[in-house]
Amino acid sequence: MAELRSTYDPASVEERWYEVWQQRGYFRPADDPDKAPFTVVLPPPNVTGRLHMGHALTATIEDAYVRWKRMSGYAALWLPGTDHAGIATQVMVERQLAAEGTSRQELGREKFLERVWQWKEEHGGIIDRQHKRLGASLDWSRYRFTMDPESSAAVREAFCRLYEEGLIYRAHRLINWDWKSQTALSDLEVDPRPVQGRIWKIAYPVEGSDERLVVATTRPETMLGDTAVAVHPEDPRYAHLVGKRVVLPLVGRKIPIIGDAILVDPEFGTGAVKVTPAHDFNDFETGKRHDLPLVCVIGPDGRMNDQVPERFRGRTVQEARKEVLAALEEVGALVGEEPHEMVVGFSSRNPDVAVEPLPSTQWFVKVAPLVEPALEAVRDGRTVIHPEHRTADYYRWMENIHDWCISRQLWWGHRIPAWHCRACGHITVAREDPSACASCGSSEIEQDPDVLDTWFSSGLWPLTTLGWPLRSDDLERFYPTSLMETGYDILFFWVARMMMFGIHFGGDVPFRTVFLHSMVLGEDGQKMSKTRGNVVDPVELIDEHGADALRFYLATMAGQDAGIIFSRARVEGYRHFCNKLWNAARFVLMNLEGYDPDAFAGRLAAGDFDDLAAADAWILARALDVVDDVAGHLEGFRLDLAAHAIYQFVWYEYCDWYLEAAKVTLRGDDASAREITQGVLATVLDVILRLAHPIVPFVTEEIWQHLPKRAEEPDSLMIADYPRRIDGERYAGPIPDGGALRSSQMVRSGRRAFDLVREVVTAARALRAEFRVPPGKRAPLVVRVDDADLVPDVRLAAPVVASLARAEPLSIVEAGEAVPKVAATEVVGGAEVVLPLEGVIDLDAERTRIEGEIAKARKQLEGLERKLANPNFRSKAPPEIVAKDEARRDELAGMLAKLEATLQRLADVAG
RNA sequence: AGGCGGAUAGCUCAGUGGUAGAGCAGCGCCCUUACAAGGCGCGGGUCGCAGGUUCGAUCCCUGUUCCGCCUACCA
Repeated sequence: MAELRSTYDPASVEERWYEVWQQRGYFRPADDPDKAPFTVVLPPPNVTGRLHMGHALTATIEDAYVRWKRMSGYAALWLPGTDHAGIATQVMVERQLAAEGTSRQELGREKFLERVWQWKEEHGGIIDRQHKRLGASLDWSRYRFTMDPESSAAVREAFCRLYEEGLIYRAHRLINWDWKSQTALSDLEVDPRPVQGRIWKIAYPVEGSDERLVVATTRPETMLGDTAVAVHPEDPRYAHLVGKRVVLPLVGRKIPIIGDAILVDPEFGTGAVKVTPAHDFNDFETGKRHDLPLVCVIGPDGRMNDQVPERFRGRTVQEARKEVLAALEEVGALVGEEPHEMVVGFSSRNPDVAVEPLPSTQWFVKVAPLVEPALEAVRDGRTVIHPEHRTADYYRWMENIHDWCISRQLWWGHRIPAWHCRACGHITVAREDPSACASCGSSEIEQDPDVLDTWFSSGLWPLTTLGWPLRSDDLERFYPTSLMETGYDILFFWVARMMMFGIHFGGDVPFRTVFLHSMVLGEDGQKMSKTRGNVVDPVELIDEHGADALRFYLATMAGQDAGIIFSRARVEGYRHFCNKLWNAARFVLMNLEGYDPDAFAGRLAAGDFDDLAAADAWILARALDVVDDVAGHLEGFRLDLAAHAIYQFVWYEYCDWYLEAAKVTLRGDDASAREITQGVLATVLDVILRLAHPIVPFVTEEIWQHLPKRAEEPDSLMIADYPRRIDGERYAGPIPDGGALRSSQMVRSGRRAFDLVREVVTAARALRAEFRVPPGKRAPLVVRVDDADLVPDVRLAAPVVASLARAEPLSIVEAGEAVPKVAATEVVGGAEVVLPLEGVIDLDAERTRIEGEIAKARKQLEGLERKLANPNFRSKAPPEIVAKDEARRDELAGMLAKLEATLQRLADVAG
């Protein structure tokens, strides 16, 4: 059809089709209650975030699966939404306020929150639009935001239930403190980074003796909060000191010397460690073991507090370190210093801020009772993780998980529904805001200022998006969901928490399958980061090459276990693929004049294959093979192999061979053959479009709309039948009777003949190229076919061979018939391809070439014969392998004989 | 330090206990009315290294080197 342009232009197609799909409601699950559900929840990105490669990979894989299932008869539901991203968003707004010369404290909580909502309105939703550009078939009518009323109600219900069950408690503990954001962080929000630091040795005088105990430390400023010094209990150097006390320099406090085998490694440093329970996690644990007091010397502002001598007060940690070292130097207590590589935790939200361990009162979730069922669900297979080896990571993480600190000292988030009573101290936790203390009835109550960790609401996401805690129809129908797909680096953030909450509140696992993909790295093989400048923007790639090209690329990377090193060249390659498909379709559509889809479909349905030419039989049978292959790959979560199979079939079989063969028939004068060719062209194209649609939805839909179809087909490829085996040898899609096709004698011999045709043509082309026959020039060709049974089929296909090999005249002869002597010859498995070159050929050169081929064949044959002569091989190798090698030997022997005969012919000419 | 993954053509990646593949890049020839974002042909790899199992190992096992990720960290 003339209206298809000669190059595929994604920009003119993509937006239009997305609009149509959405407007027709195809993103919503089918209402039909008999359809089995297939549910996927998109891991909610930050509401103000932008699409990066990881999101694009996630969305591509999920969309491919959702579209595949939707076309395969499921009620497919893919749920979108965004996350309020507590710290990240608050930091952005605070930055804006700072630029205006104000702060959230100045504004006050209420006004500040207004500003955050305003920010969210202005900057939110970009990522949703970007997902649309990718073609994501998300059900936007079920969109959810973690801070919307429904989600907030779910969060509140979950909090209250856990509190009532004793699974939420408050405790005074060491937490990771981000002094810049003024909030606690979970372990997962701390990025450990190696830092070149120093280790200092400080002498602590032992009380009542001249001895000095030398400790090693990387954080001298915390010595002001020391409450003990620890040595290994079995260290002979210090055994006599255990139980005595040292006098803390600069402070004068007398602190005990303790023996602790857990904390102290006698080999490291001096074998003596200062213990600062308020500022170090290991020391905190040590303090608990030895009942040591907590002396907190660093305040929430990251500065030294008034627990330290005047000289150090109000100083930042960095300043205090210098000052403490100077003071120690003055009193002669600093006795050593050396460089030391170490790891420091930084805030993932403020990458320049070193996280400070501080004692603080926080809210925690007691995870032990939640972990066990979550582990059990994976152990007994109710949830299956792909790739399988990631299961071990899950177990290890779940088995070592600590209680989860869920309070954040932020304003943007779900405020903790707990009210503190000023009169009696009781804490009232309630679903509805209370007006009085539940214990003493006092109205002097105040809501806890903290909000919940964003992951608390995200952990509930598979439930929240389906309407929980209400018993909604969606929850009934679509929970548990089918698939959770995300990067393996997020296994712990998402999967673990959703599993715990899903089972606890939903009564069943949140998802049946977890599929984890790898991480997309920059072209330099490093993690993408702004500072490295190796970030690739998926939207830019869509602008440049189209969404389908990007999707195809990402699909081929979905099976990667190691990091995915981004390759722009491959994205371009897949754009070329889209263009190839487009042009193949253009060719087909230009040649469908007079084509009757119903008539040809009827022929296929009736199993009437008698009039198929070899090429027709071959491509139809191959199409069915690919249908089976793709199904296997998709079921095994090998989207990459599915994509690869489709690519290979389209380019190297359908385009390179079938289309070229079809040209001969289409231009010929056999009307019935032309009709069949049209049918096969259109049918196989239809199969291809359906197979590829989940990966490249736009270009396939655009083409499909132009393809003449039977009246009963739906009005969009999105909801057309995916080609698949449905019942034994019956198939859904355009080729229903696969069994009949495969078992047809006509089809089987046609396939064999066309395989030989392809080999013959390739050999002829190679000969022509080698002997410099110009590509356009017609030259005579002789093909001598070994197997007499194949000769009739090959003769029928002669026009195809003639066309593809530019052979004129072409003669096809049987074994035993003479072939020209002054010629170049290529020997293939079942035939000799002879290119007569009277007056052109250099006989010596041809002789040398043939001798080379003989040597090669002989070498192979000898190797094979050696192998077959080995009695161990014959007795121990499987019979089918032996048989295969014997067949190969016979073939090689045949080829060798033909080559030798060829050489003889050349000798005859020369002689 | 532990766990996991990777190592295959110049680059990005498939693959298999039984004759090594694709895309891109390279070379040569072609604007043959679907496609120059194309066609045809060609070159290019002791499948990281060393052992072992096996009739046979790129594939399975052990060790080793390098790279990546995760977790935990010695003050």
